[in-house]
Amino acid sequence: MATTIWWIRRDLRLGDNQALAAARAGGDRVLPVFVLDPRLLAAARDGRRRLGFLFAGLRALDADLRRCGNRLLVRRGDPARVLSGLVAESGAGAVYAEADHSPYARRRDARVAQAVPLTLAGGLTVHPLEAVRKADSSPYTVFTPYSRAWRALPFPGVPLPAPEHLPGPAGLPGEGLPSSPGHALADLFPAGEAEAHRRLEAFVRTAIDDYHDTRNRMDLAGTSVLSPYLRFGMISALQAVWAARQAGGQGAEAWLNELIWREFYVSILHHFPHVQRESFHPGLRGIVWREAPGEFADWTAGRTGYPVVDAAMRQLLATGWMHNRARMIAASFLVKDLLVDWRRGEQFFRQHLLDGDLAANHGGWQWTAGTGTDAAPYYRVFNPVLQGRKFDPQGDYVHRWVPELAGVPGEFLHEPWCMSVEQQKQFHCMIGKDYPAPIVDHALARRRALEAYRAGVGR
DNA sequence: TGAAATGTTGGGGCG
DNA sequence: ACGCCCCAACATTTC
Repeated sequence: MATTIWWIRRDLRLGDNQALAAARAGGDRVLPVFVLDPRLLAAARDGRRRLGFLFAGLRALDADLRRCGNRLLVRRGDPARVLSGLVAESGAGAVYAEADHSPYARRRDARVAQAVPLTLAGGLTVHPLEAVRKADSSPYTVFTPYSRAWRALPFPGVPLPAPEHLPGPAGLPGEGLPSSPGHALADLFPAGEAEAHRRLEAFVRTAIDDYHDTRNRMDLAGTSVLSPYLRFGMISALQAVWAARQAGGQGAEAWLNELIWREFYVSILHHFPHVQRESFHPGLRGIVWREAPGEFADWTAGRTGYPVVDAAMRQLLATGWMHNRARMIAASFLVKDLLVDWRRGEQFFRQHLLDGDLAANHGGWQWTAGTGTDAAPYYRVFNPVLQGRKFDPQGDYVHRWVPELAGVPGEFLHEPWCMSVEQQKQFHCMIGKDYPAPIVDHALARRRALEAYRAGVGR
């Protein structure tokens, strides 16, 4: 009777799990293990909310496993030591895990592979990273040709079904499942595979057809809000792509494109790990950023005086999630208007986002900062007023997150400082008292950013 | 997956 | 009737 170990990292699901499938093929008893790696726990001490979501996900996975006649074993410690100990205790012949491409994960897995027989399986992305590359086998650094090559690959097929029975070895001692100190959002983002599929189905049923037109509207529920679930593999990328393919149409194509962006950034971080520390383009490392401690604090707290930016940051603080358009607007404001190093914004986002992930977060921030692969050109500066008018036309998004502006009518909502003192009184919102005055003048800030970038590029 | 600056055009007010 | 100016409205270019 052979036992195999399924080492769970960011694939908290039973359905469409290639590592689990490989573990089942390798033995008739599967031991599901999650290792609480002190190095990751320490790094995540400021990302407590995401850690809480992960822990809630572990409890959900354990419940699912128990329905299959198994259970989740949690142990704390260095993964190589924990796993080699478990191999000895259980007599397991092999360890299977889903490949993870972040620099730390690769170092860790290389170490683990020296201690135990480790086999990595695909699944984090739809297509294996090595499958999407140029004719000369070098990686793509521009999204459009990458996505063309991605789409040209044969579809990998139907997502694997979840096992109904998953026999495990006789009980081994483990830790209790960790509780979720920071996960106060259990009702907003219930963790687990079942919830991920509920969301996917609801999105496909009600919003995917309009996605092409509504995905940028911050005031509408036009997006899938699946990112935290994809982040921890409570749903697989293939399951999402499969659903898009079944749905078909312009909206599904636009959503598929976003999923391809996700894989593009996984690939970029894999092939160019330096992007987690500095700009992709060496020529753009000379930009002189401002320290601006006070303005940075205003940005993090959502008191910049620009309603869309403040709504975005407050949504993040309140929910652990932010609409993608809002992410771009808030990021552009920090990097261009405040001229603060994108890495500080990236770190703040990653601390607070439930979906916070090295690859996607760095990709997005470097895109905004204009320093990345296939990035927005440096002179593209978002105007928060125009972005607000365009993507929150009735101001519902701002009203939801910035209650001080409740009485301010639509024409002033995205630029409340334009109200006369009379109007401020009339609408019960005194600028500088009830709601902050803008901490920078956008027109001036824009010119300052262009100058700093020109100097940094060395033109 | 921008926005501002600059250029062009054409209608209308007006001397 | 005509030229002149103003300035939307739109197009192009520049950052």
